Amino acid sequence: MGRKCRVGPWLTLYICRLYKNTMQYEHKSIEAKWQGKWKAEGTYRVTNDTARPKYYVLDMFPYPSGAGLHVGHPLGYIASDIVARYKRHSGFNVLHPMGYDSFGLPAEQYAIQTGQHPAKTTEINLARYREQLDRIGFSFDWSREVRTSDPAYYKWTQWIFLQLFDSWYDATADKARPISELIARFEAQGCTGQDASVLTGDVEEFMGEFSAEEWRTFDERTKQLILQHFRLAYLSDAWVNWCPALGTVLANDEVKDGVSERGGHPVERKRMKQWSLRITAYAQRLLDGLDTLDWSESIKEAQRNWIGRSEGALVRFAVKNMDLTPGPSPVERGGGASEHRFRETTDGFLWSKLIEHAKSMRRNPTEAEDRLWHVIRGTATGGRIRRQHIIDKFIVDFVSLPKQLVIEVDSDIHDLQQEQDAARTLHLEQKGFKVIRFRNEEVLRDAEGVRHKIIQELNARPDFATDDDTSEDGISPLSPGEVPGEHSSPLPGRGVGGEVEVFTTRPDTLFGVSFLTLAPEHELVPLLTTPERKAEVEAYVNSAKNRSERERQAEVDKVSGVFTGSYAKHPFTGADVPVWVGDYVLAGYGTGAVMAVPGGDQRDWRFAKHFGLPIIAVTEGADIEKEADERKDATICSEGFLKGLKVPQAITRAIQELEKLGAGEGKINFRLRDAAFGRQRYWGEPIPIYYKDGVPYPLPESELPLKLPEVDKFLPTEDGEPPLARAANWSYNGNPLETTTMPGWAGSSWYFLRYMDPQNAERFASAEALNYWQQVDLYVGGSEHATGHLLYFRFWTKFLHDRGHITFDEPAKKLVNQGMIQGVSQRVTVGYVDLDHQVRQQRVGLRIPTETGEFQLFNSEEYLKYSDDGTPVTQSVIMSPRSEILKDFDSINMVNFQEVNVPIEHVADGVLDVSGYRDSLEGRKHADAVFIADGGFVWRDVSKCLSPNRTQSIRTEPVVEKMSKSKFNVVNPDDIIAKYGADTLRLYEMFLGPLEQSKPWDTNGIEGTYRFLRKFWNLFHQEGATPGQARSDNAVVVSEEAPTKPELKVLHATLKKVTEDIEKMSFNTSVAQFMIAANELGSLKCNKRAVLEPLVVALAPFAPHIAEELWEKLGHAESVTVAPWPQWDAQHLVEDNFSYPISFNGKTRLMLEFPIALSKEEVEAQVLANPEVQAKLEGKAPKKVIVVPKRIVNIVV
RNA sequence: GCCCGGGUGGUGAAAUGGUAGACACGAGGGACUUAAAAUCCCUUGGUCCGUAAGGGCCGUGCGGGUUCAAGUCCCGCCCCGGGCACCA
Repeated sequence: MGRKCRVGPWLTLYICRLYKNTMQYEHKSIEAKWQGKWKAEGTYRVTNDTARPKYYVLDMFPYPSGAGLHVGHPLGYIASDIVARYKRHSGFNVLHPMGYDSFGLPAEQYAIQTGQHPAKTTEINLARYREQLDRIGFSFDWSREVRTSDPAYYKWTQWIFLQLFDSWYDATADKARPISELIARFEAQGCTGQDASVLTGDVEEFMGEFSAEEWRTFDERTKQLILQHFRLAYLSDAWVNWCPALGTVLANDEVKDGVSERGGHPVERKRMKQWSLRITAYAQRLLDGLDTLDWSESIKEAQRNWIGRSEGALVRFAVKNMDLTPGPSPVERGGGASEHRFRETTDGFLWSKLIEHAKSMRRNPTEAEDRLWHVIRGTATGGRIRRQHIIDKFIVDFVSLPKQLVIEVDSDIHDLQQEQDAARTLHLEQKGFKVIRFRNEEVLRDAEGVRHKIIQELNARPDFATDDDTSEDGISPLSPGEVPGEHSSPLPGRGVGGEVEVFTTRPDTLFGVSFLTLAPEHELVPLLTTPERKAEVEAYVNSAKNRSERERQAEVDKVSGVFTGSYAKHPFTGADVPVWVGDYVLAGYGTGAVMAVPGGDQRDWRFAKHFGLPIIAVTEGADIEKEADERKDATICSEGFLKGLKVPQAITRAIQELEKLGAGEGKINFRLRDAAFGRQRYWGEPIPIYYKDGVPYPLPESELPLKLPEVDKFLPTEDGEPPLARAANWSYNGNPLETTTMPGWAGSSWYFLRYMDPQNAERFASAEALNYWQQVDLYVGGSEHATGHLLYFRFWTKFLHDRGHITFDEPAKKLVNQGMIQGVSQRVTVGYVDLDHQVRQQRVGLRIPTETGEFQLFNSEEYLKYSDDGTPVTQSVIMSPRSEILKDFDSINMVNFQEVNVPIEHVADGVLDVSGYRDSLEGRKHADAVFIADGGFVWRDVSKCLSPNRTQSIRTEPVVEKMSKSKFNVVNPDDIIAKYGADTLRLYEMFLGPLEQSKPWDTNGIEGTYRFLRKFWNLFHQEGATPGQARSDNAVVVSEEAPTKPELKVLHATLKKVTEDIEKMSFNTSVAQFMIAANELGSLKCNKRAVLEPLVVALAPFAPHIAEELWEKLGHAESVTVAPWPQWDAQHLVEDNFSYPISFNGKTRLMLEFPIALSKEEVEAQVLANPEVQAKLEGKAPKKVIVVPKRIVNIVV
């Protein structure tokens, strides 16, 4: 390998001749060589070698876009690569994989536009991405690469989905359990008490109770529908964020300010049949788990905000509708006097609530209705009669659908509302129904007679439709289409009448309630509105609904609302509390209704002030005329049991009292909503579900993966079905398959597990691999995933843990967010100069006064364009820097000016290359523009500048913003690597500043790191006495001599700093330390192996190519990547003396050197004895002398 | 509005309460060279005094405070970036 030769009596050199005729540090050949070797030798192949301690370093899953990498993308990868390599040197078995989140919208959009299959586009993008990554020299084990769009991968994504479908959340055990255990429980004890109220995120559906006997009598379909309410993956009607432009549903975190995060398209709230994941079941655990994680505080805060836990109470206010309860109460159903009144609703979207109401009424029929039902049910009338059926927007008592005959039984209450009944009859008749009415007494007196009358009516009517609903007790819509698909399980629901439920965090302020406010979308709004207020309320609700989410957010300080005319009863005082509607109350949070306490809540206060509602003081010392008192340390002043209590105690007491009365209870509410899981899209994982009898069933595991079918177009079908509906035979055993696909975050919610055992065909990963690798030790990625990916990632991990598939319940112990590398855009101003009247008339050009006299701008016809009638037209111009030019030419009349970004390749040192930019505009707007520079102008080319004595360059204006193709400010790492090499790029990205911080990219600074690498290289190739000059033969020259004390000090100081800095992930300072070492060793002319060799190892994580090359040249056969990490030794850092800064009153005045061994007193004595110090003291005695050993001496005078 | 970050030379940035500006870019000057590249050396926060050697004062967003000593800790503001937002 090398030959030994004697150069001098005390110097032995190893001279290794490796390259002929190469000079200096040749990054190109070195990097190509080692990248090739690593690949050929599988240097970074990782085995599940359980004998060694493991370390798992993971980068956030990239989505490979067509635009390729820019210099900002690898920042985090470089940092994680340094840690991975460092840990490998330190004896760990390091897992550092990479793969792709390869399903996604952009490939699909491209497919829609071009017809190109997204798989193909994705393949091309991946290849490009891989090529770019390879050039940077990462230590990824590519044999473990995963792709979410690979069926071998998404098989397990689908499998996890089925696990979710097969699970329910046991609130008592606080974990997910198999659905079979729930079924067993229903069979044994039914569903009662706690089980009966299940919150399902956006759906917030109340489950009625049923006994074990009832459960056993339910048919299969009913059982399945009930189980939907408990599954962690469930199908239901939910409010979703529908984006018409993208044609799909978006998750909450994909919507920002009322528009889609990707593309900025408007988003509307819509009620849709939707697959959802019950992440809300995990809200508390997701919150608690944060405390155990070494993640940045900002990410943890963002997640805490997103989960949004608030403690408080649920309070029920009985509704007493004053208008509808005059005098003695008529026959009532359990729900209250106004129930019949509630039959009328104004809105189709209340459908599912109507069904619940219908079910409730059916369960609590009036005596008369019940009697009649017994005589007309089944085939007693010769055809099928349904009861409490929804028609359009009414619930009718009975109906025959084929005959379109409505039968109503009027209780006494109807006397009071004949007018409405008439309207209702008219409405139904317009729909083609005949309405017949019977009085309560008549039915009770002679049910048989009534039955005969009904049969007569039925026989007199023709057949209108076939009644194809076969379910015995089913409720089906007669006018379908408003809400697609199944609506609800046939279970008893919550009665809509009777009470308004509110959530409050301040039950202690209950005595200050002066009204209730409902969200405009609240289900009770139409029901509580009194006839005389109906028009007004409807108008308000409609306008509130029609205003977009965005508008509502924008008009936050506008108070609006309307009184319903109804009153509720205060649970403590029994006082009448008016019920209002206001859009400051959000339908989606809590119960969609608030108890308004103007004295204690500023929003309520503003509402009360605006509408002149009473403001009641709830706290001592509050100035309620000015504002609400929201202090949480106040004392309650309301008369009664809360008086004198501090807020926290009063809250506890109020909840106790509410519970005593049964008017409420303590409750914890979360802002977190269940996650929408279906996308009306092609390029995603198919959901492994088929439908039988309209009920979803899981595909058997043996059928996985359910592969994406081929389709003719990637668009929705003509009737709005998702693209998968285009596929031929999209069915399982003749049953239709689900047509929506999973969202982008599905595959990325568990990918870290697959890397542990990527080829496993039997399981998502073997138990051995999972047990060995466990959690990610270091996760590096952008903070933009704070509430999306990182929450789902944790959710799936917890779920898999609950179901016993993994032993840990958090995916990543430590998380580091790299900052964004921003681009520096270069801007110019483009627009038009409007030529004035004089110019048009006389064709003389535009005279412009400047500081040095008059300057003629368009002073020749050559520079003017003319319209058909021969007059000069408005001239297109490009000017920069705008402010300077405007100072010079204040008389220019400008129109339509705007700042635009110039592609950065046309800008050098802030000066625009006019010709180049001009050419790039060819055929586009402003292609024939006149360029105006500061102090003069340029026509087409600098050579034709008409004011040669003035500044001639177009200076662009730099702006720091996001690096993106559309902003023309992208710097491609390939270009940097071609010029400086990957090692330089790696070092420079690290050197730029702290990893977490965002910073603009400035290629200029890269020279410094490039220079450093050359200096470092030259330390091994020094040519005799010339410092910094490499030998022309490029042979390594290292001395075997023992290093000197200062050399050892440099070495060990560097090892110490670099080791500590990597542990802290402070890479910029470790690079600086390497630079210091290279500079100092250069000055010391040190080329000793004992010093340089450890430095090569220490540098290897940062600049692996050059390190490998030098390592090899130093005579090592094995890769530097397996060399043990060099340890620093404190003994070499010990100093004999310390140079003390001597300060007077904290201001340093001089330096004095003393031996470290000196005691405080000795130092003080010697300092005071110093003549310079004495001179400063001017004979005065110091008041005090502070000596901090090895730090400072401070003399107080 | 609330919650996180952050504000230091021309620029990117360093700095366990203890010499503010390490390291690097850029700029200026110099050496080597026919020249360029490369390399090396010097200067580079502001300002004032001095021919010079040298010295003084001011300086980490602003105003206070604690301390022998504050970029760092405390209080109150201002500005920038990010997150959340009529969340009851």
